[in-house]
This record gives sequence, C-alpha cells and structure tokens, in this order.
Amino acid sequence: MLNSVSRNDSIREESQPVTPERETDRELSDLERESVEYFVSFAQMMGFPKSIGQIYGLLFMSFEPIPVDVVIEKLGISKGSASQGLNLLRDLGAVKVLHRDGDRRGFFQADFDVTRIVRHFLDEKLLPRLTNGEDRLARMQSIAKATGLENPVQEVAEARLQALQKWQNRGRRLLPLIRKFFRL
Amino acid sequence: MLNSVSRNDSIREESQPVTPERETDRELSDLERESVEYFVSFAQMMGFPKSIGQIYGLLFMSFEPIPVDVVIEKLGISKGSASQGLNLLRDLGAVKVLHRDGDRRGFFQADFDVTRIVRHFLDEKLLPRLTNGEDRLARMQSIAKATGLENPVQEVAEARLQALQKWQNRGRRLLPLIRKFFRL
DNA sequence: TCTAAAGTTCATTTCTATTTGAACATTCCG
DNA sequence: CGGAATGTTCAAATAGAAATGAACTTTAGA
Repeated sequence: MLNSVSRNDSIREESQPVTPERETDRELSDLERESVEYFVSFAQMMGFPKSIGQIYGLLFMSFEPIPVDVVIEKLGISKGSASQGLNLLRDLGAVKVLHRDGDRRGFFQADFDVTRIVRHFLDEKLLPRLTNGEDRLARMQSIAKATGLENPVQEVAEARLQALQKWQNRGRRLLPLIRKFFRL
Repeated sequence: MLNSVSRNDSIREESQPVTPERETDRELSDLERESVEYFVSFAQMMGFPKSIGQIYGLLFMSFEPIPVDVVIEKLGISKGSASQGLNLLRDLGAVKVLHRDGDRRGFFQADFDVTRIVRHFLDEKLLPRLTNGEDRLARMQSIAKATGLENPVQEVAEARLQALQKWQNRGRRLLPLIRKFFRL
C-alpha cells in the first residue's frame, strides 16, 4: 500500500539526503492538509460528500494539474471515489481536465472561482427544497379549505398555514437576494 | 385515515355509530401528514434529524396541546425519540409544555413562530462553520507565509488563499444580512 | 487486431447518524 | 411509605449515505 507512482520520473535528481526513498510526493504537505480540511468542511455545508471536499481541497492547493492516480495516493481514497468525485466536480465546473501529449491520463486542475459551486448549491439544493415546500404548503391550504366549513379546526389551520406562508415567502425572496449578494 | 385529534377522553359519550373501535385518534389526518412531511423536509434543511421535524409538524397542526404518549402513537416513534425530540424542541423554544390539573403528563404545544428555530440554525450551525473556516484560512495563510520565500509555490498559494478569503468574507457579511432580512 | 493502461460502474462493505427500547430515575397520590 | 405513571438515559440495533474494489468498457498505440 505504500508504493510508487510518481509520474514525471524524469526529474529524479538530487533528493534530500535524509529521506532516501522519497515517501514524500504522496504525503500531503501542511498546506494541502489544511486545504483539504477546509474544503471538506465546506463540502459538507453544501451537502456534498466528504470525498468531494478532499479532492477539491487537494486540487485547490496543487501547484500543477494532477492525474487521478496521484489524487488516489495523496488522499488515500479509492479509485471509484476519485473517479466519481472528479466527474462530479467536472460537472459542477469546479475542476477541469487537461491533456498532455504522450500521456493518456487526464490532468485535473481546480477552477478557483467558487461561483459555480455556490450556484449549483442554490439551484440544485436550496431552490428545489423551497419549491417543494411551496407545493406542500399549497396542498395543505387546499386540504384545509376542503375541510368542512363547520369544522372549527379549519379556521385555526388556515391561520397557521398563513403564518407559515409568510416564512415560506421570505425564504423565497431571500434566494434572489443571496444571488445578488454573491453576484451570480 | 380521515379523522382527527381528540384527547379529553372525558367527552366520551355518543361516538360515531360506524367505527366501533375508534382506531382513529392514532392515525394522522391528511393535514397532519402533510404538515409532518413539510417539517421533516424543513428540519433536514436545518440539519436536524427527521424525528424533530415529525414531532414539530404534528404539533404545528394540532388543534390542542398533546401529551407524549399521543405523539408516540400518532407518529409511531419510540419513547426515547419522542422524549429527546420534545426536549430539544423545548430548548429551541419551538415548543412549550403546559400542565393540566389532575394530569401528571405534560402537554406540548408548538410555538408557531419559526424565528427561534432559524436563529438557532444561524447561531449554532452556520456561524460556527464560518468561524471554523476563518480559523483554518488564517492558519493556511500563516503556513504559506512561513514557507521559504524562495519557493515559487508561496506566491501561488498566497494568491489562491486571497481569492478564498474574498469568499470567506462574503459569507461572513451575508450572515448579518440574513438576520436583518428575517428580522432576528 | 490485440493488449495494457485509463477510466467507469455498481453490488457489496463500511461508516455514521438516528432510533430504539429496556433499565433507571422521578413524581405524584392513595 | 409504596407503587404506578411519567419521564430520562444510553448501550445496542437500524437505516441511510458514502466508500470500496473488482469486473467491466474504452482507448491508444504496437
């Protein structure tokens, strides 16, 4: 499990006299580790799995584009996770793939603009929830209305639903406000 | 499935001639079911477990205060969940307990103002994450600074960290904006 | 065309958060 | 008091989400 891969074997000259085998290269630097943790936390806030944060965090602090196998080594995650994670990030537009001549692998590079990720969060996570809430609320209102008018529960229910609607509406109005704030 | 609520066994006279055993009472009405689902979804958005949403949803549509055993029956959840859930909701100020003479049980009633819940979310979930992010970012910046100045990576790293800081700051400024928007 | 590297897929496993329920604690009333 | 009703706690079970890895597909180039 502790073995090789460095691509770019080309540059192999003068290694540190201390560490003979260069177990570095597949170790995270302090900066990388912090970056990974930062984005893991961020990813979780956005409702993405940890691995997404790890991968983005690594790429974010990478001096140069990295191929999948290096991502796997450095983060110690599986091929599957790496592949799926990178694809998702690519779909989000958070990462792009580059190709080098004579190397069939794709090299991944972070897009440093978090805009796309935030937008995706708003469009795909927040907005559907809001809409879903609106639907349910509307359904409740029609059920309440349908309830026999003699029923004293109806009045109470409608009052509560109206209070709820106030909040639902506020939430809805907050969304474009956030968009404007983040300029997206 | 189409019927309602009613504790107060006191009024036990003239029951409907049709349903002999009254399996109602522990069934959710359509309105209750929708309300439960609505708040389950809401709870999950706020990062609370499902049961919290179920309980609040039930209480929200309850015509009158309900004791724990009824919550357990209606939602089909365990004693433990109900107890813990109601306590949490009480701590959030989302629910209050009433007492009736000659009944040792507590009767729970929803506070229809969602304010407290939203505030709790902002203070206990969002803000800590922001702060945490700021800490990590600061740490990264100091690591980057500490990196040998000769290192070309440093410049790159610092540039990226600065871009990140921009977002972190925006997030920070968004918080009071949301507070103002929701008036809390 | 054939082969090996690269990348994908997805059934299975692992991990984590939530729920359960039985034991324990408390309270009220006879 | 005594004990039944009410409520709490927490170790263990469960369910749901994410990660794994082996089988599979695709591709490049010999």
